[in-house]
Amino acid sequence: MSHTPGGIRQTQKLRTRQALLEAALALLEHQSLSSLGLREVTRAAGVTPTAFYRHFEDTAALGVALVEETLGSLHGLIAAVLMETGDSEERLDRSVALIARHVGAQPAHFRFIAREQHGGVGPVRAAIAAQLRRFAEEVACALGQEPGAAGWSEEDLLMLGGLYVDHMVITTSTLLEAGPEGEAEVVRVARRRLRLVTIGRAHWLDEAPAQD
Amino acid sequence: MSHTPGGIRQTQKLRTRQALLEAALALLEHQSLSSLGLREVTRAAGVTPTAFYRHFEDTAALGVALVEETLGSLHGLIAAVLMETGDSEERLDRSVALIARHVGAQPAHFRFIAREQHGGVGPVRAAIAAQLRRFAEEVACALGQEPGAAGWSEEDLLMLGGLYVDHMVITTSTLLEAGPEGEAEVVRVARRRLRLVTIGRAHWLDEAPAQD
DNA sequence: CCGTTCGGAGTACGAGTGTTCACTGACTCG
DNA sequence: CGAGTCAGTGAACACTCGTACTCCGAACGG
Repeated sequence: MSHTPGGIRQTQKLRTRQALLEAALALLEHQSLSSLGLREVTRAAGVTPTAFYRHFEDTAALGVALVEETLGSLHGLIAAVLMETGDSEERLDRSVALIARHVGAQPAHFRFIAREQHGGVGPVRAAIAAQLRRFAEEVACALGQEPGAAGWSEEDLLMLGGLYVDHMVITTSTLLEAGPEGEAEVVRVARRRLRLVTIGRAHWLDEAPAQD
Repeated sequence: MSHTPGGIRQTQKLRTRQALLEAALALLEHQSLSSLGLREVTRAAGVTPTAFYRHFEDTAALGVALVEETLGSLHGLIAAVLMETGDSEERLDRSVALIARHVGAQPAHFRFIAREQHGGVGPVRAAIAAQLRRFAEEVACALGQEPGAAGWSEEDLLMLGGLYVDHMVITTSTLLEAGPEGEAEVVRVARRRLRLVTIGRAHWLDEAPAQD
């Protein structure tokens, strides 16, 4: 055991790999992945074009890595917030605040996600879609454990989870477009939208949803 | 009056312009605008690269033209559907069906919109955002004329209109990803989501929305 | 009818692209 | 210590790209 099998070698490799990811992320602020050049990235990262291949096969593969770096660390976070105690109004505010904080902390990452969610690079689209689906499932699971979810079908819970997730994505995207000065207004509207959904949720079973 | 002032000259110009737009749209099925080459488009359209400049300054300008071609003809359509008679359930179904039909009829156009809504080309993003804002206003206006909208503030109507529009965009994007065979399922979920929003709308004023 | 307009063709240029290849030299491990 | 691994180098390949020219010829307007 003891001294980790990887030594200076692996550390340096991870270091330049991270440099490539960061350089790419910076460049992606003003363009989309499908127009990102391999050379462009390596130039910004301070390595030669050939070195790129030691880490990624494509720029598409780099994109997938970026997706996982951004969204991978978020799992469970939103679900945790939803499961915290407090009335729905409080949980709602906390959710929106959580998003605003994360987007404000690492805007480039979320801009990338918003941009590539429907972008031109297939594998990246797929990776994002897979992560968002996981989020929807986690949110649905968290909602299902609430007392107010009695009588809800599995499918409807998933529908609701997807609804929340999609709104989070929209909100992040709107936040990015609005910039720091417009943040307050965006948060205000996002909170109202969520409130409306919450109200609909409370009366969902009353209105006898038709089964088709 | 009679024979339009524009003659064979203008007709041919419009013809190749349209050829450029169609060629670009076809190419954009599998990539995004920022990676679309000027030469690539002209090659597919069957003209020389230089001819491009007679019609568009940039590929960005071409993108803006595509936005207006796609979304410009849709104004009033959704609002008209919302104002038609029938209970909310019927109107809801008609709205979703309208979207599904349009997306099915010209998938490439809507794929383009979804892709470039947050894409890397600024002017195109702006053009799409402007059109979507118009849609939101139109929907808000239509909703405001319904009997159920009594007591709603201007701002809340706009919030609701934006909510509907955003859901339409999400639905189109999901439809495109699902393909023809998954269409029925997507429509089903979209309808449920709209139903939940509608329920929330019906109880909005009861729940005494806090003014912040 | 004849001079003008102008959409489009053709050519050429410099810059940037992805990818391959042989190579170097520092780290790794028996 | 010494052989081997391997992240990163540098040069070269065969492209594509956007743009600036000049030029052609059909449609136009007086």
